[in-house]
Amino acid sequence: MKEKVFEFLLNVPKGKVVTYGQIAEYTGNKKAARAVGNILHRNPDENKYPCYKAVDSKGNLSRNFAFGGIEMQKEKLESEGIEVRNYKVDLNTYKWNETK
DNA sequence: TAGATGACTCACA
DNA sequence: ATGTGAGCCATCT
Repeated sequence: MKEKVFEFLLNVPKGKVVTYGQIAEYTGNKKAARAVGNILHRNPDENKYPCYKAVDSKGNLSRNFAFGGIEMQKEKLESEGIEVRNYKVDLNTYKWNETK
């Protein structure tokens, strides 16, 4: 299951973000978003998996980011070319559709 | 091994 | 808008 999360994460193109629910849905359990968040929180390979691309349903950045705080996540997202407004991203624009 | 917690999300009052 | 309850999975204690 975690492997699916990581795979999904690696599949996320640069400049795009995904929601926990979306990842959970991909892994097979839409309601397992909690587990997804937990997996990313205890992210085994921070430098390998773009965990900062994971945002909540509202496009809000992670509530308790693991490294340096959400500010760092914001910076990273901006580095990807994503416009971050007050620790929030426009899902309508940046949320990635795997089928797309 | 079992119980509790958490980067979540949705629904209802 | 704010608060509570339910549902899943991985990790912690």
